[in-house]
Amino acid sequence: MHPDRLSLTFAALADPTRRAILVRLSSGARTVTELAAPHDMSMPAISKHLRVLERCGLIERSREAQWRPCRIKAAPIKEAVDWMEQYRRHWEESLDRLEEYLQELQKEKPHGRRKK
Amino acid sequence: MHPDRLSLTFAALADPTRRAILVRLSSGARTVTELAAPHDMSMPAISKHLRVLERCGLIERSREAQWRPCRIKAAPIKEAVDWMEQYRRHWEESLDRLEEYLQELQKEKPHGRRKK
DNA sequence: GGGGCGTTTAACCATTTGGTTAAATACAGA
DNA sequence: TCTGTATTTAACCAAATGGTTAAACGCCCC
Repeated sequence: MHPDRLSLTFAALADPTRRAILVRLSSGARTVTELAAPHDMSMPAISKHLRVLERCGLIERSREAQWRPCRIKAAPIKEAVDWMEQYRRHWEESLDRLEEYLQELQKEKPHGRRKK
Repeated sequence: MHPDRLSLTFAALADPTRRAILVRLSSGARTVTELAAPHDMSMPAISKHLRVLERCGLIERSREAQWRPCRIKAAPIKEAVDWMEQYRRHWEESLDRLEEYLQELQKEKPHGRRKK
């Protein structure tokens, strides 16, 4: 189970069908049938994907007669990008941290059965 | 099954334990034992998480004596951020696309059992 | 009020995921 | 070679995921 929204968002983005739906929605709101059309998949399957996207706040659904148009919401994406950018700089810096680390290990080794 | 790396990357990021590991690695390479320490979880569980991170290229492991130090790799993160940024602008713009869309639906409705 | 369209729910299924414990592997050092 | 430490593999399990088909629900329109 993923309790936090960040986990839910990344999980939602991990499926190509759901990403395709988001891309489609980036050009405006769409009905479920319209979203389903490009995918070789049953309607209930699409409905489930939409529920996953809704659960983490990536889309919102409203009612208009017999249609349930979906539109995208940017907030969770922003949170995800923010999380990544927060560490990205460190990650890109740490290209050669391995070498440093190996040297550290070497220094510790020279015979020390040291705890922890 | 997720064939593409983007899906694998998002799936890897969807777990809090794995994100914590990445954060830890952002300050430099670490051994498996060191990475496991903060988590109330068995060693094999950590080993599996590391395999998930390795599968999508978020980390690399090497050998140094009996240790298998891990270091982070930025490339998959960059791909993920790039994917999100590519559409982020559209998403943030489409705040009120719902209204437009409802008007479109209205225009189509006025009795047309139209096939599509 | 009945027919038909759009959408969701229910029930089911196979696979994947995230964890466990116990055993195996790899290596260092005495 | 034996012992201890670091790590992975194997086997297992419960729960979540991603799909299916069949039935139900909601709403327009005649």
